[in-house]
Amino acid sequence: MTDVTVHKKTAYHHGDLKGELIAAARSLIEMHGPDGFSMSDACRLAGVSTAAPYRHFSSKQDLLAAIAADGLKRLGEDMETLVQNHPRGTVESISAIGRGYVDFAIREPHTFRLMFGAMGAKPENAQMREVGRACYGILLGEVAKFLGKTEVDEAVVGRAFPLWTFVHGLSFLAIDGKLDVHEFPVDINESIRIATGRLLS
Amino acid sequence: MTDVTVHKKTAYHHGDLKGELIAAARSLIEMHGPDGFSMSDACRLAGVSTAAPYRHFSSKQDLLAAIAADGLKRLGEDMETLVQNHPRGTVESISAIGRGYVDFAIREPHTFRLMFGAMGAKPENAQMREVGRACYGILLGEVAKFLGKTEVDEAVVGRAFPLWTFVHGLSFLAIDGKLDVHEFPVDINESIRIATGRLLS
DNA sequence: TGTACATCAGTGAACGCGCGTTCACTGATGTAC
DNA sequence: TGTACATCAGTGAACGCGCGTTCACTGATGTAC
Repeated sequence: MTDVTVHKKTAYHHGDLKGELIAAARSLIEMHGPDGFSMSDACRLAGVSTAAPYRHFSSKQDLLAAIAADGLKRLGEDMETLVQNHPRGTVESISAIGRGYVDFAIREPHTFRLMFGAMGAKPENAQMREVGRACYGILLGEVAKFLGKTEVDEAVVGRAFPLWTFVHGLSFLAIDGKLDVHEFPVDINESIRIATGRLLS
Repeated sequence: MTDVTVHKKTAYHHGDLKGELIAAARSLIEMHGPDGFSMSDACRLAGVSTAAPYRHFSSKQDLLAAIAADGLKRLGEDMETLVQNHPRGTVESISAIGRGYVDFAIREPHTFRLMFGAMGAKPENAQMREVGRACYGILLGEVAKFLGKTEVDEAVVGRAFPLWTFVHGLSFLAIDGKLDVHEFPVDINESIRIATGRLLS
């Protein structure tokens, strides 16, 4: 959100206006929420005319979907990196994935909401689905290893899905400010560690 | 969503325009999503002029907050009823609360999102906070009974919060269509039952 | 019971605004020969 | 290497639209006496 470089208006043709518009729109969304963002705003921030985006995106919805897909891709990269920093197929590596997930949500709450259905009733597009499944695949693979399996079967999904469910819920509660609803506030790391252990047991 | 009675224009003064506007707006939100709803639409559906709502709500945001608070209140009522249909302080009663929670989300997905932070970056208001805490209180009380405690202490919160987290995540995944991402689809009831058992163990 | 009047809860017209998108255009780039 | 030309990726002005909200107003209701 903070690494958006304002476009240097040196050339008529941009190097990567598409990527720049995604970054600009993402930054605006994180600042003002998905509703406080307009096509015009993104153009202003990227330093192009209001018609320019339509060379790269068919509509505002299309740009939003691109932001969501981009977010899912980056989330997958985070998870991949984290997994490789731990012994594979262990409670530690699986907890690390979960922490990465929640960290992403906290770092980019509005993009996170966009990645998961906050785009109105619109169905996700093919690219979102694909890159989303890749994320889930990382968790599935790790749980399979934990269970000593070489492929993802029903037992693996049965263990992995509740873990996803848990960190998904924790992400939303965290970005919605529900971690300290009670006088005993919740510690994210501890919560993930304990729940991962119990749900895998 | 289906029980919205269109206003019978018999009297200049309504009996309960406030409630009727909430119902109308809720119905529109469930049909078109939180963004596909306008003040004008709600007025049209309720059969009043576009200025009428401002006798009861200070702004659109205010109406949205009222819808959210109303949803939280109804969720609390659902949970209260469910709890009383089971032996108190048991895995069954606690699972039932969870099922009620997810059922509500599936029945009114957009209202559910509104209840939990989909209103832009706006902080929840006092009424939402109060009625939201009442919901959580039902779960806390039930978990306290399960643990044989007479009051809610840190151990109770430590057990209850993960349960909330889980059903919260399951709710979002359900309304976002992630229950059958893999070839082994998720059974909601079974998922809640198993996870509740593991998280309480 | 009848009347005067304050208050409540609507009306309907109007407002300024910024939005998403389209249009005909033009400058920059890449390629064939 | 130079030139012709197709294509790409922008511009800038304009559009129609519906939005949230305000305004002066008026009809209905409740109450005091």
